Amino acid sequence: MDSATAREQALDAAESLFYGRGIQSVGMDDIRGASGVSLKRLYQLFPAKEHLVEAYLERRDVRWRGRLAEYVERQPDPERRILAVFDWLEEWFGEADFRGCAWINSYGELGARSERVAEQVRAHKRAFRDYLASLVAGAGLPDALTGPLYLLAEGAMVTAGITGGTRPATEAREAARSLVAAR
Amino acid sequence: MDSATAREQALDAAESLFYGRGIQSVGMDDIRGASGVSLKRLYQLFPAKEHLVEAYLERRDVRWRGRLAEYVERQPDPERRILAVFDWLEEWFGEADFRGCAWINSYGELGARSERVAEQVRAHKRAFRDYLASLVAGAGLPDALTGPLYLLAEGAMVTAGITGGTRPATEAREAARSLVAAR
DNA sequence: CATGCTGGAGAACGCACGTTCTCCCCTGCT
DNA sequence: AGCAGGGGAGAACGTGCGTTCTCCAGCATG
Repeated sequence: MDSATAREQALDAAESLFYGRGIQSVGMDDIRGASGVSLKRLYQLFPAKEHLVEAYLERRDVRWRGRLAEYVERQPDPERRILAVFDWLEEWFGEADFRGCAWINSYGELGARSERVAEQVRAHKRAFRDYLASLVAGAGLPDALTGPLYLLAEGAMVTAGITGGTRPATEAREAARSLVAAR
Repeated sequence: MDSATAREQALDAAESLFYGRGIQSVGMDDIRGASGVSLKRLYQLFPAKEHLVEAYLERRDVRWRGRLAEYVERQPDPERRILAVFDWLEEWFGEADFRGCAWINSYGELGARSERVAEQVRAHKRAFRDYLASLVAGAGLPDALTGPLYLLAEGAMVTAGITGGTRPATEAREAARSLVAAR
């Protein structure tokens, strides 16, 4: 097995375990068991657990925002694109392994201890907010709409993580529709 | 020192340490050092760390909702009471030791591992949402407003926790005002 | 004074886990 | 065949920490 695929398998295992059970309750030995990559190799690829955590968050960030953008951009009407964000949230919340926002959870777990993780979370949230801002601008709507829409989306994510279910997404979409309609 | 004050001092130390640094990174020995309550006594009062964590969350829940209600009820106009919730959030976010919502953070840290903690978080959020619902009803507004207001508040809490600052509260208040105005 | 109880200080224990080390097999080269 | 090197399995090591235990000082009681 070459390095590149070992790295991918390690990250696959890390993502499913870290996201599903939390970071601190997953040991490097669990990663080895789930990935089939030996400890020796794991430590060659990631010199410490924290590096693996960062690589996990980074790869998930790219994929998460990619999936969102891909979904949203199937919608040609620029104003409806904004609401499509909430449709996508609803789909996400409904996935069987959904367990909340990985960054919010990681921040609760490690934000106070690891400045690197805290900064990755801030960067992810900044990127998401900027993306919303670009959709608002693309629809010709006032920039002041971005903040409220962002807060609705964050509230939906944290609530869906805690209580489960897709209802937070539909509530957020209706509120977003109302805000957009009110200009 | 009698049991009751030892218990209070232990909980004071637990609250400031757990909230400020996260639960898992605070050891029982740190609690002892900060509270002056010996390990032996700590374990008499709380048979395991998890009990202390639960007592911390429970006492904080009572106090947090008490402070909120006290602030809100100073406002006589029932519609303005709803906005007062966001004013109070702004004050809270501005406190020097503010580090996000204790329950959201605890959920990220322990939600996947401790069903007791997860249930306490859900109960706290349910109580907060029910309180918002009572304000909405008290103002004679449609119940459908509760969900969006709740999501705005949650989004503001999580965002203020991650990025710091009071701006999420003002953004949420403006959005709330707009939703209330639109009926 | 002797005796027994309470509670504090902190050592000790056990375990989990991040990280490193040892041993050995396998493979490819000469 | 002989051998060097990479990689796997898993033991070993060090540390942190939850929990318990030991020891002793202080104090109330006969």
